[in-house]
Amino acid sequence: MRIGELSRLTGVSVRALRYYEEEGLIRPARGGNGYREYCAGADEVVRRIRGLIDSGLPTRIIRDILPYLDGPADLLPQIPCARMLDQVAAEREQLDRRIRCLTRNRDAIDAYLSAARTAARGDRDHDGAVRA
Amino acid sequence: MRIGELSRLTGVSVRALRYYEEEGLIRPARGGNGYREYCAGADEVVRRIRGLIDSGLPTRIIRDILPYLDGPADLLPQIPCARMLDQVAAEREQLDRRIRCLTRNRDAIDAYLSAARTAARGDRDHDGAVRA
DNA sequence: TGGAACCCTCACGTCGATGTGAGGGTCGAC
DNA sequence: GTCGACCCTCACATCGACGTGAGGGTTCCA
Repeated sequence: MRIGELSRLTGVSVRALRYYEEEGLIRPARGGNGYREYCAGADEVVRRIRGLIDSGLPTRIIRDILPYLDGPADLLPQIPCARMLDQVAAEREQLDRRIRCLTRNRDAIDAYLSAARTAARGDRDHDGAVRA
Repeated sequence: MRIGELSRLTGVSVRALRYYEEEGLIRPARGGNGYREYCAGADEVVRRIRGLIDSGLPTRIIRDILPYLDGPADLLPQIPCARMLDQVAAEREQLDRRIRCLTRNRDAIDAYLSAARTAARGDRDHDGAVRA
């Protein structure tokens, strides 16, 4: 698959895809004409990258953890050095902190929304003019 | 409390605190000398802002949702307009998507870490030289 | 054979979130 | 009264993640 199709599949701009390659996140093959050639399944990787970037992770960190996210099948070829495992574990903790932070805030919004909707129902019972 | 103390309390730079004010996230009072005066509890708000920024939310969104995150006590004075509720609900959904994305990736890292540690134990049993 | 739709590599522009000075007022202790 | 530790407001610099051309090759179809 070429870059345009991948871009349409994922909704990620061509420029961004080239940037991800520059940053070492994806390594498409090259045809004889110099065109990038992406393998099937690249779209899932790109979506994963987008999610992580949207969640505030810099490309450097994503590059570091991306190899360990695929399947448990092909991770053992990488010899696990203890220092690197520590680093991955630290990045795991950072992810966890972000999850907890976002979860707290989502729950707070949920509480607000339910309270506000209850209040809206109350208002409607009073004067019937909430949707202004 | 003045800006320096708040900065030390939160670990957020003075410059960043001024920027958050510029963006309408916090509104400290001013003393007669022009110094910013933060009320007690500002540190918690600042930590919350940092967490959200670290999680990839732009200040504009944070400004929008911040009023609804405090307590259920003081949210009802804000008359809930239906369009605004929809917008808050949409932002809630975006938070939720990020949480799911980060959770998936954290779990994948967990799986990798446990597999890698098992492999490391296996290696140690074999040749006793993992910590190179 | 030509033109539309792709693709390529520079390379500069932009935007959000900060860093980093310049130039200057304020305040407490000595 | 002056010195160090604060604080203030511009205002330009930086850095990451792209946007946006310029200038040019490739492919495919009529």
